[in-house]
Amino acid sequence: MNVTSSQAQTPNAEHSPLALLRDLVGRSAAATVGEGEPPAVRVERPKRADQGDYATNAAMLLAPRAGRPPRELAGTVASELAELMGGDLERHEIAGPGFINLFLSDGWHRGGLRTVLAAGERYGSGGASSPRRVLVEFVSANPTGPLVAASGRHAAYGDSLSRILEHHGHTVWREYYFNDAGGQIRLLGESVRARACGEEVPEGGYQGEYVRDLAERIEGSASLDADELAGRAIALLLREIEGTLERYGVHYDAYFSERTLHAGSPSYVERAFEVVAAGGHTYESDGALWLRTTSFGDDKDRVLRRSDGRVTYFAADLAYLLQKRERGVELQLLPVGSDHHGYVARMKAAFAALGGDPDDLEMPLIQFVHLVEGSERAAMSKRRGDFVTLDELLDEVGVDATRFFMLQRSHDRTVDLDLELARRESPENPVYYVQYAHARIVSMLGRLGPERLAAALAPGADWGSDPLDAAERELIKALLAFPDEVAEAAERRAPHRIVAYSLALAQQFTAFYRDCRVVGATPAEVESFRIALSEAARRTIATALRLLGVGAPDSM
RNA sequence: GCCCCCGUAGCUCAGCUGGAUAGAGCGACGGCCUUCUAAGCCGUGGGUCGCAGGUUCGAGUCCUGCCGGGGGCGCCA
Repeated sequence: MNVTSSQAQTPNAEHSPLALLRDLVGRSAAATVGEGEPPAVRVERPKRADQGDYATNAAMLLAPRAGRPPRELAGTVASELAELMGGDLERHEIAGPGFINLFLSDGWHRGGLRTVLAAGERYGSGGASSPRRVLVEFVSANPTGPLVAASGRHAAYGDSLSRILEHHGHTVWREYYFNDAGGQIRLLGESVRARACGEEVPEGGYQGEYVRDLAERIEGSASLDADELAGRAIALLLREIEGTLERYGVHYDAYFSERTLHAGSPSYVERAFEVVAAGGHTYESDGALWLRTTSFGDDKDRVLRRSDGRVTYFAADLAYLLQKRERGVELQLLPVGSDHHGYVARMKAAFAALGGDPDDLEMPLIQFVHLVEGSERAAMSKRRGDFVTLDELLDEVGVDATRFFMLQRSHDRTVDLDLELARRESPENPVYYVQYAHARIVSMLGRLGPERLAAALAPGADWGSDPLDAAERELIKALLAFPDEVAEAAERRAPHRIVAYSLALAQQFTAFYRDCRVVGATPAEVESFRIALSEAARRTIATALRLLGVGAPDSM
């Protein structure tokens, strides 16, 4: 029974005071209307401080069901809740169309902080109601050149999403799939061979300077044939790509070779053909083998094997989908560039033809990053060779700022990255604001002895009972929002929400730091409480940054 | 022609799948360092949420149609 809400999944109530609160509101609402499922109430922060610590729409949701006006129901819900919460609920108001504004006690806030500290590293984790085995395949740029800057968005997105899903409670594999067979690879081999022999690259070939480098670095390149050169070039380029990604903080469980799908007898490609044929989803026409993807919503059928016997890339994609499913992957996430959106229907159809549920294959579309140099657009064509590589971008802007920038915007929006600005103003990037807050806390708490810190953080530490400062209450509420934010980011596949959260949390800490003296505060119980609050903020900032793959430095 | 994404402050963008008087950063203007890090803080100015309808107690959010920007539609990837 889902007693809580439509606000994503409910994180473990024991680690989330907010989830607990939602639970209580839901029960109060259910009690108000008698029998039936508790409604999926919302409990959220109102915009204005005088509207309470939290507000709920429970009564408005019940109104249609109960056939009574929301404000009337609100009174009953609120008194039910008051009974359940005792002194934690200081007072409540019924406002506007039927909101119940909740004013929570200082004791509730202090208890919330204890919960955060008790959860430790696990704070905000484990909210997935049904943990799944998830595979995220991302970047997967063909090793026909260095990674371009735009790949930095895919890499940051896929990696951060993986981290968030793991924190949320899923089991996650990260894979990079690369083509090392087929036409583009042959073309690469021919391009290298041409350069090795001092010739012009063939029509449509790869013209970048790196192709000459490859020709030089491969020993005896002039005397090797194109196939051999392609193989050597791919190995070199893949190693470089991996190096760039590692530098960027992106670690894969596997770099998956397309070629392995064609190997063995029967190969995965052949097995995949058998599976879809057994389902009656294939047919021969004009000498080619087709997959009837139109049965599953695609707008035309797709070729698996051409009339000349060669299989298509799509056939390999089909085989890879099968291979992943047979390994026990329950959810496949495949973020791709928005220019690949035409693939979504056929991939989902392929997955369905293999017997899968199309909902278990998701392909978030990632919009482009345009590199702008002042007012000019920097082009990024690999074949023409006039691109900015990810490595060059990292040299200019740095890993943390690049990741933060790439993740800051929702993935379905195009972004312009002004290199001039990034270079000049990188110290003013918001990422430093968040990191600065973290470093500041480390520095501040570093003034204390370890035993003082431990005493303040101890589960039974005396934090006194003085009225809390507004900034203290706000900071606690910012901390309590974290589990919901993780859940939201995970379920909407939206790492950018963690970026926004990290900024908001850093801002709340800074306001607290401005208003409340920590080290040396009197009496000692207040100092203890503020130490604990600062440490909880530090840990949560560090966790949020970790989910983004951004460092949390001790000093700046 | 069909399909996908977007249109919110001067600029770049959030807006928690329908809630109360729409927010942040940057830029502009004016202030703040003998006091736990000034990569910081405080204040001011800035909006017909592209346009027009619709759904309802309530729409930046959902539906329809336009307008504008970006991208995609092959036995290429």
